[in-house]
Amino acid sequence: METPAPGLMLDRETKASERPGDHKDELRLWLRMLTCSTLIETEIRNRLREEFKTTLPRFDLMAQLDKSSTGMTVGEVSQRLMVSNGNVTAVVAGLLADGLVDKRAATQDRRVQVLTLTAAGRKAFKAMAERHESWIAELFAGLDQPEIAQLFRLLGQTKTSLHRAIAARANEAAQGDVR
Amino acid sequence: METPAPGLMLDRETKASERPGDHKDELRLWLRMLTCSTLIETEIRNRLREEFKTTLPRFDLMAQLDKSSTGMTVGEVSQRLMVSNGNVTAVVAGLLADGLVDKRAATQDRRVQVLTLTAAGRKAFKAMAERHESWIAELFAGLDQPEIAQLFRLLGQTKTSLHRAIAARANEAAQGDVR
DNA sequence: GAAAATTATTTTAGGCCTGAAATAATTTTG
DNA sequence: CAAAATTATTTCAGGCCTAAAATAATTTTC
Repeated sequence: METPAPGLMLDRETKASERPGDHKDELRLWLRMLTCSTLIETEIRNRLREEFKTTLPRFDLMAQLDKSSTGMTVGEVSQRLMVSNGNVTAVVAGLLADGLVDKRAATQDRRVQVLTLTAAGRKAFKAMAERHESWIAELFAGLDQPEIAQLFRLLGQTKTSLHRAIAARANEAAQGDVR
Repeated sequence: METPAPGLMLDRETKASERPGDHKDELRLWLRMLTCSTLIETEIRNRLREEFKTTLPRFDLMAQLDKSSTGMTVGEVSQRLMVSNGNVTAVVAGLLADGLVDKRAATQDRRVQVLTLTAAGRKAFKAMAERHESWIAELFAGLDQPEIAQLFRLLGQTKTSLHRAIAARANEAAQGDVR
């Protein structure tokens, strides 16, 4: 793998593999992805506050419970939402106070707290979810169906790449602990 | 635009345009993008904490200041980072306490606070930025160069779409205020 | 079967973040 | 030029979020 002198390098030869240590493309990609996510999140937060006087963490938590008919434990919810257990406990406290969620210890294993939406919670979520879906569609209106499919596919590959890299790092750390 | 009876609909005819009110594809796209962003953010936060005992908001703020030789105002930083002014004030307070950032009122307009990295701040940032870039490259290692370029392009279109939809909404609200 | 280890959740201390109100400085306007 | 409006920043109250420690219940192990 040779690195030609800068002056002689043709544009189409300027590949990452030929510029050891340079990863500006990946960095720009990440910053652009972060911009998109932040724009969407901020807009959805604003609309949830304006139209429903609620917050995104509450909406996200209710969305998880809505998908499960039998209820979910605190741990399951925290895994799905990729937040800490303590955070779930805190957000649930607010939803309990508003009567939107029910929490009860499981009968077999009393360590486990099972969370379910109340009737009021299901009703409130249904109304929000419908609006939420249309907001998202509005935000992505500038992409046609093939572009959406292609972006979805590339983000799928990204997700796989991330899981692999993160797991590799975790393994290294675990090895380090033993030595 | 007709909607065929469900039983007769061929798979390749199941387009969003033929299912009025259905925007599940956009929703799935958004959730996948959010998963990717969250995975990257969480991993970068962990590594910044472990290797540099610092946080992502501090790193991001220092990155903005590092790009500007003449310094930036609180308002400029808050716009670039897409966070509130008050948040910049608070994060800067920590960086000031650590001697990484300098803050002084502009001579002409004493409302304006100009922020710059100190020598120690520039040095600390340089070390972190180098590691940060390689972490990002590691995380995206599963994508080849054309995939990165294509994803970058599609996210560019997404960004445009988002700006347009958000501006449209803001205009509606402004119209509503006048009436 | 009791001590030890594991598992699920909550609590705690502390940082991030926001919108709205307050403060302070500048610019505009009558 | 002084009052009013605007602009930049800070303060404040409150919610989100985390890691680490504490608590509580269950399972494993000897």
